[in-house]
Amino acid sequence: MTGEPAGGDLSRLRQLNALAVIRVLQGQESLTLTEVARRTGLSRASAEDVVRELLRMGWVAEAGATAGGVGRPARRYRFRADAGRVLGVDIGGHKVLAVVADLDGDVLHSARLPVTPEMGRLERLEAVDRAVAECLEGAGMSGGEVWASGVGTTGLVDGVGKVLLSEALPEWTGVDLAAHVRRLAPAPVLVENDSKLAALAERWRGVARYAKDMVFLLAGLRTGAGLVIDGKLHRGFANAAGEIGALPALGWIRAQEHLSAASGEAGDVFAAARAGDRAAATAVRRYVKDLALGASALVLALDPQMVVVGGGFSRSADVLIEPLRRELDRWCIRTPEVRMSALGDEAVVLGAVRLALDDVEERVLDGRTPLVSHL
Amino acid sequence: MTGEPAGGDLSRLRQLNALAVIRVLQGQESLTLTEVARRTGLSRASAEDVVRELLRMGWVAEAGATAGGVGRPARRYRFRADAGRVLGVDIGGHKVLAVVADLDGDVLHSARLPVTPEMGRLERLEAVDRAVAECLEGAGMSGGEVWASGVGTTGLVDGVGKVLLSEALPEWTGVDLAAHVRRLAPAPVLVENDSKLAALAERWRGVARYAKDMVFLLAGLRTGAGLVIDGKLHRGFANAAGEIGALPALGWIRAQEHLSAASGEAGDVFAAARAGDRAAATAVRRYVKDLALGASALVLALDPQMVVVGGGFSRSADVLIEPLRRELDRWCIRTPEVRMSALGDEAVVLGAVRLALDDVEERVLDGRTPLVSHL
DNA sequence: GATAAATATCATGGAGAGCATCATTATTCG
DNA sequence: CGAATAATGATGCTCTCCATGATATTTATC
Repeated sequence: MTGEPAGGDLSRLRQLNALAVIRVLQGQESLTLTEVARRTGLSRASAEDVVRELLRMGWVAEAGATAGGVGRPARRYRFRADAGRVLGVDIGGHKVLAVVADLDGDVLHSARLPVTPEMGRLERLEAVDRAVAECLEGAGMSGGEVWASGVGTTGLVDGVGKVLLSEALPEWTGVDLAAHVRRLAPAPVLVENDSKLAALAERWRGVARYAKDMVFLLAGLRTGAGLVIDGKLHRGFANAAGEIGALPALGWIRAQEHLSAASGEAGDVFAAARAGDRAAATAVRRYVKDLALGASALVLALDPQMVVVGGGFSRSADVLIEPLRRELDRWCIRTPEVRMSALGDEAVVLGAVRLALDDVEERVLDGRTPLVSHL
Repeated sequence: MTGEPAGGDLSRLRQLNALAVIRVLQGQESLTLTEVARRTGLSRASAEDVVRELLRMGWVAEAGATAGGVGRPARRYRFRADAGRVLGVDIGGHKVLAVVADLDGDVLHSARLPVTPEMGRLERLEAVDRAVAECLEGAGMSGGEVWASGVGTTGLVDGVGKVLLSEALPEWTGVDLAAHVRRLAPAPVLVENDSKLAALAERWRGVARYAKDMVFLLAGLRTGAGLVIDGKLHRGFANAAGEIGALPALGWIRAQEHLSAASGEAGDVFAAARAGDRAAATAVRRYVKDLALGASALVLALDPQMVVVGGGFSRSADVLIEPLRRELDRWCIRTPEVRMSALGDEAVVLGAVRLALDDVEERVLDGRTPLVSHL
């Protein structure tokens, strides 16, 4: 019932153990063989065997020994995060953000270009080209050195990297982003909705690091959601999970109107409310009420451990989080933890990086990655 | 990121392969070694080895050879579904249903007792005792032969088998069902909400057999939901997933009122509507509208492949399914398949059986099941 | 009825992976 | 400088899977 344990070959066992070793090495600066053995549950002898093989394949390198401590000093090994590079791109209404990261997911170089929501398809894609080019150049790389790319954008995305529907950006429906980015870096390209990627990022490096189930709320000029269920990004059958905003009864459509009605610029409303402006405070209260309605639906449906609020408005957490928590309390059977995003406007691009890394790791596990050829 | 592949020992590999062999044998009446090898991907020699061990442990038995066909006739092996027994119990407002099933999940004996929603705790528990006793007796068993029990009931259930909250049944909050059933059959007892179990059953043996993600709607005197995500029952952090009815904006609370307002007995309204009664038709239409609102929230949140409608009203599928599909179409971005339950009022008890079987299988996998002692 | 063909079972040997054990080696501490 | 400590390296064992070939049992054909 519960999936396919499948079983298999002896080599499969080695693959699993090799991956386990890589995981524990990724979690630390560097480790000795004894530590690797203890953390993986392998015997010391086997750990040595696995590490030797990974060393030969280029996934692991020897690190400088640390002084101090009695006894023969242990050799230390580290994951070679620098063995490969992945590309992450966030294509939004107001900015295009491209980053190059190593295999640990640490950002090596980033390039940010301002764009406007009104820009057409060609202009926006051209900005993507420039951001990626600048980013690769800054990292001293060519596109050929990229192992995998992740791309985040607004709207519904299909399984092979095309935008199925985007209401926020003009001429954006139908763009084949995978093909476009593959021209810049000839490697697998994974495209995903921006809210979903932000959820992935918060679960990876943000405030939801150990949550099994969590709901990410994108609170900004648009309102959206991304779901992590059982530690994995939940996409749904047609990649449309989390689109609770389609239901008028739950108010995500009108939510943002309260803010723009109160003031010209939405961002200012929060500042005004904080300063004591009565009208602004009312607008914010109404906004939160509507936001909470849709959020409650998601929370009641999934009963997640945590709700993370991100997007442009999360900077105004002080006037947002506490009221939101109170509103959720009104509707939910069990109100989950409510936290502000830790990653700000880099959440989406970090999620894109994580998506690319997942692809790389999957290929490692399958033994299909010819690492040597990349060195 | 994606869970723990963990890796491990050689014996772990054997466990996985043994489980794979059991799985393919469970799927068929009986198989030859060559067939087992082909279906598991193992070599013939290894398949033989594994089967021999399973034979020794009592999980597998030799089946009669089938005549016909050229060449030396192959020995045939079958999973020994009769090696163990599990108990499933459904404790509802109107009935208590207990079944004994074998390890294939085939029901060997069942006992059904009528109860009333008004009954108090003691009276209802006493009905459980009688149903279970009758069922065990009918199967010619003692409680000691049960390997695991699954129990389904209305309301929220905690992780160890206590009812946390039940509004539908009097004096039901706080009952320790796990302890109660363990007295009748001293084996692990798993307790779960009835909607969730019905979902599990539909995914196992019902109309959602191959759906990765699905939503089960309980449409009856109560309204509820159960979620299967990525092939597994989704429980949530506090076992409260699917409780979308708590949100007044989505109308599940008032849904049923339309029906009772139109007539004394809810079941009759559907019949009247079918017969052309205008008032009844209006009541049904309003009911479906409200039902669909909450269902849409679940569908939009999860984007499942399928929605399965069960519960008492699913007998009136002809006046329910098509309108529901139309209403979902109004709200959802992508309307999933909508199907009627195939299991009727046995869905919950079958889900309970599945829950018990999952527990047994998990123990097989861990090698913690001392099968021999049960023989 | 003898022979051929087909298919299954059984036996042998080898390779890969993991583990326990012990001698060896490189440090630090007293 | 010797003792204590801890890592490394080597050896041999077991377990698991697999390939291959010998043997067994049946049906089809002449």
